[in-house]
Amino acid sequence: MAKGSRYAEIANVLATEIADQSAGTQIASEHEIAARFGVSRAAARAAVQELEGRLLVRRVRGAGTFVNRRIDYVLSQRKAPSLHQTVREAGGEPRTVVRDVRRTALPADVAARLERPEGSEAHLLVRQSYIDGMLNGWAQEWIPSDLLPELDAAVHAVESLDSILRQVCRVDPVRAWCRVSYSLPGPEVAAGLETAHNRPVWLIESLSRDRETGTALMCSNTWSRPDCTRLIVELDGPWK
Amino acid sequence: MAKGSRYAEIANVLATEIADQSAGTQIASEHEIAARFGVSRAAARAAVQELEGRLLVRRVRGAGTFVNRRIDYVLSQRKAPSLHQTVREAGGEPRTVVRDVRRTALPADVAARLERPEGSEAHLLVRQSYIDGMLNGWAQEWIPSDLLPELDAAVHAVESLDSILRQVCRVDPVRAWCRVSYSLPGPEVAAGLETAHNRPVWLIESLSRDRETGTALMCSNTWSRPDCTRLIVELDGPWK
DNA sequence: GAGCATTTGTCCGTATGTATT
DNA sequence: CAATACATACGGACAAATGCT
Repeated sequence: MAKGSRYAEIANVLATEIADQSAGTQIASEHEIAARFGVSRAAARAAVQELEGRLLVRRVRGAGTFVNRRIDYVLSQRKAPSLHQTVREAGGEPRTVVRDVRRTALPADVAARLERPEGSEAHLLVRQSYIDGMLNGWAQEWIPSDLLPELDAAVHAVESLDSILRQVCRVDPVRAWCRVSYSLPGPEVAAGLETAHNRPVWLIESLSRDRETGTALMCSNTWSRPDCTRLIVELDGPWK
Repeated sequence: MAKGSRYAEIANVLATEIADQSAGTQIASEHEIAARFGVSRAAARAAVQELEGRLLVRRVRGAGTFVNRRIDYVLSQRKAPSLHQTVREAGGEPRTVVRDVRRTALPADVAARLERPEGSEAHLLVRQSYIDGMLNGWAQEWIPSDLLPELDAAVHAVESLDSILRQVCRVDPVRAWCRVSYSLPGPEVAAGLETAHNRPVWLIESLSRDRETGTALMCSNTWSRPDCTRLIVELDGPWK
């Protein structure tokens, strides 16, 4: 495993030590690790970088390196829990901040999913989600304007657009389609996720329809950092 | 984007150049990059490592750094194409090598999925899959022995256990369940995938049943390298 | 707000090891 | 065997962000 590579050896030692520590705990600095194992700072640094690659730690310049824990987020058709609920059940503290609310023309792909003409008007909600104070996700949500002419400031208080749709539009939104992929974010998304390095992130695209009429109601793109959540997707048969 | 960081700047330059080159092309060595941009080899190396992190290149010690391309592998309930087919459609050359065939006792989780008693006997097939000669995946497949008493050497010739089940057992296997996750492989799997660094990989767990009777027929765990395939999972409604 | 120590981020130059060709 | 190329390592330096005084 760690054949001839001192830094990998050190990384393994640190990894087992980290396993017993709780999330958020600060680990030894690179200087301390270097001194402890009798190596240069470069080697110690390589070991910590290895741990970062394994998503075991999170590094903050000027502050230190901290133990990281991911929470499992299971997407399945049998149950579609909100991320808020999942985080709370895992003992974490979820928070959502609305970054922007505006009216825009629907981009082509989103318009197609919402079965609206391309360029037709919609409300766009941009939100960031946090888990235990750490940035986790960045989401865009669209609702066609013909469904909901006005979108007041109350959106800042609600957890998702779901409640707005239920209360104001009197519809019963259910998730109708969902696509999960893992790839590099564009510049805007990378900025929203504060991923300094261009690392791959999760992308969950989803569509909600009205349970009764089948009308496409809402569409969302959610990017989330893989060092925060461990995404698991379950598919049930039968296959066609 | 590349503010203050020379290596990131270099990485971006190289990334755009790479975009125009075909898969497998060898890029400049670290020495050449260092000379070209007037930086030390460490900085050049950091740039190439950045590209590796973006899955844009693949590095081989002693040989060089080569342009990498991923193929999209879409998992959905509407269509469940084999990886072989997907690769060929993308213009790649798929290959599968049987690494091991043996009888074993079913592990607890697999036994539960196959609806067999824990520890009951099964055939275990271990295979590696390649795309254009590069190692892509490592798979374990189980068939309960009560379904198929004998498993002859013919398995080396077939593409999957699917054909064996159809021809020998006279059943009609359809995928009944599937779970996709992304996490660190265990030591055995890491060795099978030749992932020197402990990097996360895809894990696809799946179960096949007989179309008619619903009997659980086959169970598989497939790990695959994220630098080879870009996995996309589609979920269709309705949600419960 | 200013100053300071700590910590990670980046970079230099050099050297040696190891796998491939 | 030799040349090439990546892997690891050393020690030093400065920059940038953080947290505390």
